[in-house]
Amino acid sequence: MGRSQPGKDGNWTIYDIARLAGVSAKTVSRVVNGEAGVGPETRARIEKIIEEVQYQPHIGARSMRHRTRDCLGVAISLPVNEAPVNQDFLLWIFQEIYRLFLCRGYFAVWDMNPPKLGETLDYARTLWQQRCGGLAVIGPLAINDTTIHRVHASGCPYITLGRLDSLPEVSFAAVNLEEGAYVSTKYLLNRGHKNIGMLKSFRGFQPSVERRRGYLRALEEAGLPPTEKYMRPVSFDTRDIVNAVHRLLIDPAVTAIIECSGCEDAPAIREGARRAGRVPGKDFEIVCWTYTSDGMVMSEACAHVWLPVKEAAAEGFELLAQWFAGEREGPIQLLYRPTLHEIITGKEISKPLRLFEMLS
Amino acid sequence: MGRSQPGKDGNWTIYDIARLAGVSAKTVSRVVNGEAGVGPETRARIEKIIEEVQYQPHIGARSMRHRTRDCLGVAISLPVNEAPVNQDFLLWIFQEIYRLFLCRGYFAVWDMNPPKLGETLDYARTLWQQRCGGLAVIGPLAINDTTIHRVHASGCPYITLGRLDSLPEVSFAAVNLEEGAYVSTKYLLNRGHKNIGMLKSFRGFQPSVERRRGYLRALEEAGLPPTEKYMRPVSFDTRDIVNAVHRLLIDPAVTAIIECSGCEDAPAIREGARRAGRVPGKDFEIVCWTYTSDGMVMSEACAHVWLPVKEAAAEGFELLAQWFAGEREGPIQLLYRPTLHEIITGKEISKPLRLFEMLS
DNA sequence: CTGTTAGCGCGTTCAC
DNA sequence: GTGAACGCGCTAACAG
Repeated sequence: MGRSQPGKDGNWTIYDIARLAGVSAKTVSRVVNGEAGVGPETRARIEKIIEEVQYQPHIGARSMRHRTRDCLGVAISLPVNEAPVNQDFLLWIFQEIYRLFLCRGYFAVWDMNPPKLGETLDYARTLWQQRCGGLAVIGPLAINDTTIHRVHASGCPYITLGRLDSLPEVSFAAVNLEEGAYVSTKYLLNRGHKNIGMLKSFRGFQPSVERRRGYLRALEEAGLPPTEKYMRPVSFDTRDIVNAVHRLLIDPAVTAIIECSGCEDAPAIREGARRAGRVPGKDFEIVCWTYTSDGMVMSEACAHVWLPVKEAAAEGFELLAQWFAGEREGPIQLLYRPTLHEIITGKEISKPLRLFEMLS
Repeated sequence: MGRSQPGKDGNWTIYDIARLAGVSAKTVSRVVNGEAGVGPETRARIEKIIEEVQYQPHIGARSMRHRTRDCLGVAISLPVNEAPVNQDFLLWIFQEIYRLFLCRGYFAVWDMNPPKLGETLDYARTLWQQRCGGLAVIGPLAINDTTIHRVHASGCPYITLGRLDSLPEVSFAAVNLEEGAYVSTKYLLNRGHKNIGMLKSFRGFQPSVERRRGYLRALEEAGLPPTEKYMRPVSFDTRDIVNAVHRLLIDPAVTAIIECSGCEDAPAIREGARRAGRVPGKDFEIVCWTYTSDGMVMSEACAHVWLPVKEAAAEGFELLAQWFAGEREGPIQLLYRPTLHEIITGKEISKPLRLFEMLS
């Protein structure tokens, strides 16, 4: 051990190894990077020393010569306490990152607290600071997002979990929410409903735009006027959902609701209906969006629309891993389609906890 | 917008900003780092440009001048597919890291695939490579661990979730497992048992040593010979637990079992007992270790020993955050005590999934 | 208040 | 097959 002393901060440099081996730094560099041009016995001697002192190259110095390619950045596109990210989804993301990147010896840097920069958030600091050579962006993109434009322009491998109108070339793996809203609305129109309420969350974000678009398209096709007033913006707060449902159903004209808030909060819907004196499945009908293929958010719903968000993301991450490894090019453009099920077997799933709710 | 072009790789450097502002690089550096010595209007001008081009300093270049202090490394002390890390625990760890580090604007690099280096594993690559300025080590330490010695010697803030005989000064937040084994054994001795089985997992790791020590101490105090044969090493595999219980109980002399495998796998215990033709609570007695204060692993147990592992870790992470922020010194030495409960109310908890079991 | 110089640890270029 | 010199982007020490 310690055949000499490493640098003052306790870390060995390539020069320390070179000195110990009686060669130049460049030769050590060649060995470390598995390059040719080193005699076998010299190589063996150097490798032995590296092993002995457990030398590891300084990533900072390396990253000054070329972009780091062994670390993926994981970022969230908005502050977590505003994010519709639930515990299960985040753990699931972690699994995917683990399976596709960490397991393969890559590192992953997380940045979950993007600073506000004027109107938008800079969630790609890990990239700008060259901590990583690729980025996975979790969460919905803001309509006026500019960060993703810069990420895209950087040419590095990246993926988002949603499209963005202002950047059609964006790399994404997502579900067609416009179609989800369209089939939901059309289904209810076909059942004779004329005034259909919608719980529309993600205000200011792309998902909100897509829901609106699908809803209006279905109405238009049916020759009905666009009734924006039945699209109620909601937050992820339970009380907000209760109020929104209450307000919608207090209007006797409203005979159906599309629950696409992303909250999967059946009790809140029921409470809102109760306050309005309405009975789901009797007084009015509900179409519920769900994110698991075998789960049911609400047993009273007349139909469920399954959004294969995880399935899209899983394939997206897979492709990102390939892109990251240089086995394919980007961008990734993966659009899964939602499916409407009239009958769902299995038990009702309970409302997932959002990430910030875990915090004491 | 591009008032000039950034470097060829699309990233702005401090020199680009300096050129645009008509000042020297050092002045820009002062502004970026909030140092004094820059005139207010010069500072404003520079800040404006930085904002415009969204300049971010190159972390690699920075880390060559001084140790990175804005990123925590999170490492696992053994390959995840061998790790007794369950889903809930890992998500919980993530929460803590989120709450104490990510929320405060720090980054976190994960390394979950430490390479084997001879006998031991090098789980601190993120540290050696200067990706981070502190380390949280998840998982049990191997008896012959040398990596943690180097981490300790580096002087950086770090924490482990267990002690290590070979390094008494180690920074840790853990539960006294020796005491857990001692009180478990003593309790059963007091109830008249003479031959007490123990499911001892983590072979080759420190927790195993501590369990053994407490077990033997209790026997010794009671004037009984050390019966190592009743301490059965088990893995985290259900079949292994079943077999171990079976083998123990097939011996009629064995009238009690301490379930401290860490598996929380009641069905496996029951199956093992069934195969041996024994009935828990009737033929023999069980003391079960548990990791939640309000949960019960097995209703047939005559006592539960609660190991406040999370509670210890939570306080440990808190102190790590302080150490990381320079608000206190290390090492952290936090030893929580287990508690034996004869009566537990509440429902039985189900066996947690281990991390690798999530993977498809 | 501001600029110059040097050097952090590494990889690249080119010479030996 | 090997090494010397340079420069990556940044900051500490020192000038002015």
